[in-house]
Amino acid sequence: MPELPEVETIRRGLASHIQGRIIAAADFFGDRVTRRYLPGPQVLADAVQGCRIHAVQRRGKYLWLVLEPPVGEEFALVIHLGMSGQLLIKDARHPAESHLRAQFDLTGGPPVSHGEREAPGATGTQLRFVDQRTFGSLTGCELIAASGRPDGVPGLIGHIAPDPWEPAYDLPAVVEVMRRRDSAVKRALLDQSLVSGIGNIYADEALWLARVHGERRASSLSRTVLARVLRAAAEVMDRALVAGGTSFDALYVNVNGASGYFDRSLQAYGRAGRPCARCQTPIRRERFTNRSSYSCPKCQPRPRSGVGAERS
DNA sequence: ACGGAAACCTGCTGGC
DNA sequence: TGCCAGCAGGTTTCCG
Repeated sequence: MPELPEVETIRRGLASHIQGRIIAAADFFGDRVTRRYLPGPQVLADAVQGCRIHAVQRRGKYLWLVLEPPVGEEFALVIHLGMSGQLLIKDARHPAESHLRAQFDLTGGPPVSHGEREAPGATGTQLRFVDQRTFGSLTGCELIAASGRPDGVPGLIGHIAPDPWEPAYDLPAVVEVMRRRDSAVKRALLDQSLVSGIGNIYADEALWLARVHGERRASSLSRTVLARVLRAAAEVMDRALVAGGTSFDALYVNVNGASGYFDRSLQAYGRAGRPCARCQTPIRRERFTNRSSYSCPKCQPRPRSGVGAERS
């Protein structure tokens, strides 16, 4: 799935295309995409219809549209891309994608491509949600107050911690929580309630940069080392954002269908058997909580194994 | 509070 | 050529 840099790339593209526009109509295909919205797809479609898109916001890997209804309070249309979700801006005449799960007809803005005008009777612009594996979801939610967030955050995002790009992100506080975690440091990095936005790719990249094996107990690492890991995560995600995110295939694309280029800059993730950029030792691949982890055997030695290892 | 596994899906790749 | 196992950027939930 898109991690923080990919989701932010999508957010920026979305904002430039749809902010200020009106949702004329919404269609959900099947009921799985709105499974987290208990009243069901029809109620959600009715709720968003006629709303103005006031802003496009993000925390970690969650995106939401701040919607202004003709009458009543602002609310959020919350979007999670799961493993394979895409948000695309398309002319309505463009044929439906094979895994199209939702579409929103937009009015009140510029046309999709330069030189085209929105003539009377012409089809307009659509925001489309395409999702092959259907782990992504769309849901409606009220906005609640949150520090550093003038528009608030969706209530159902309450358990998601600030990501490293938010003003409310407090690195020393995260370090203190991690120090008390008797779990693998990689698990802590992936815990969205501790710090959000980091997924499997950037966790491995951060650990490689910081020269720490992901199975080291967080509680066995010094404040200095934990801070180094967290700063490495922020740094590698900063650089990935500049490159437009990481694409391995057509599953991650921005709203214009373009890929990111950060895969060329990865130092560990997906590089099993290829030389470490620091010491030339071949990168190893290991299983970790039912997924793959990549690391340098020399720069990132495994913790001592055995009962009681790495415990204070 | 934490670890681990399973569940939720579709599609692609590599080995036999 | 076909079949099947394994794998993929994530989150939630349940069990111990």
